[in-house]
Amino acid sequence: MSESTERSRMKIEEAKDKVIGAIAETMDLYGVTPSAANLYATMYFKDQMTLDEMRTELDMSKPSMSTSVRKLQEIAMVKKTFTRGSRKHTYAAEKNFFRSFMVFYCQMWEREVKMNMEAIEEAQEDLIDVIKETTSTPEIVADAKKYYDQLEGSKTYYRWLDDLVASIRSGKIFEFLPKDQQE
Amino acid sequence: MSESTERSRMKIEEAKDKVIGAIAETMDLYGVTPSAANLYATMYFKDQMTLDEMRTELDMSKPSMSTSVRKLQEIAMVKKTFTRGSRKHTYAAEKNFFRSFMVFYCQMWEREVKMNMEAIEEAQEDLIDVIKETTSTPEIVADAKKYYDQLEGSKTYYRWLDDLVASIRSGKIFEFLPKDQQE
DNA sequence: TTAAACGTTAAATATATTTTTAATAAACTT
DNA sequence: AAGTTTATTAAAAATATATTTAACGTTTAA
Repeated sequence: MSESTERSRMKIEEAKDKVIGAIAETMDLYGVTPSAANLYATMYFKDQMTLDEMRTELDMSKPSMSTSVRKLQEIAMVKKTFTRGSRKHTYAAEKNFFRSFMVFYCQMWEREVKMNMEAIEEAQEDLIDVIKETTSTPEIVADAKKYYDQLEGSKTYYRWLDDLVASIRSGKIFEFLPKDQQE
Repeated sequence: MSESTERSRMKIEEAKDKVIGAIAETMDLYGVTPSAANLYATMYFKDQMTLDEMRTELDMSKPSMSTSVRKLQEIAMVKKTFTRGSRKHTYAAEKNFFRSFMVFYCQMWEREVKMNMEAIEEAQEDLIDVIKETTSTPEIVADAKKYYDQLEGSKTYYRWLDDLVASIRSGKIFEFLPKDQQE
């Protein structure tokens, strides 16, 4: 291999590494560990990888790769791929960022809406009990009402978040915000 | 204080605690520690609090409250409030979830776009150099082109994310997804 | 049916993060 | 200006998380 060929290969690697670094650095947003982030970013430039290739590339243990892959699978940033012939499992990074965005945020936001809405409903029932209770003092009733109204107001947000999820899932949001808008 | 008054007060506290628990539990999404999450959720039902009130309420040290408050201020979920007369600093939770949503996600997404776009631009320049290099073998050129195109494609996503941020910041998104839509 | 290859689980180690106690600095009162 | 209150920083301790080595179970090939 000639000098300049070698130099070109290195320059390509450098170019990839710049992007790998940036992706990995911003992936804390997705709640993954730095090594899972690194792994995803590395896989982003590969067709598919086995656990052994990952451990060689990142110089880490196989169980570590195994857990990172699983975490990435949970948020759908990595998918298992079928490779006939090979006994080794192969995995591929999800390269469509729109899909990653959709899966991750919809999953998280739905969880947030569900948990909080359920808690709010229960809390509001309790507060209504207190308000209806004939022996309650005016002070207590006023207090209960105050919190009831605060919670009622917050539901507007959770309903909106739910609508946002729906419009992302259905793709309707792209009618409002097209994917291919020009710079 | 009568028996039933006491019971009502407790029931109100219980109601609040249900919501506090739910909010705190889903706040890992915002990248804060469990205790910062707990603090925010507690403050959500208070007008304002001093560091000493926080430490009493959560039974933790004052420096711990201090750091949690700062973290929450960074993502605009807590604001310093001015209270004349008192030497103690007072803080209030941002109770408008729409505002919290906007500040947090826009901040994060903008960082993601900026970092990655910059890395992509640099990487693409490198790849163009390799492609133009007359001594490059066809294989190398093909490789460089492949990565160049992959990066070019990903820019569509980052531009979209930037548009999303802009439409949230400007409030235009609420024309598409109104806040007060009925269930 | 045995041995090798592969992935996962379990236990131990290492590392990072959170929390506290102690010390310092800043702001206010008298 | 001295003394007190308050918040922050620094160092230490405690806790939680990530990583590795070792062991296990399963599959496949010989």
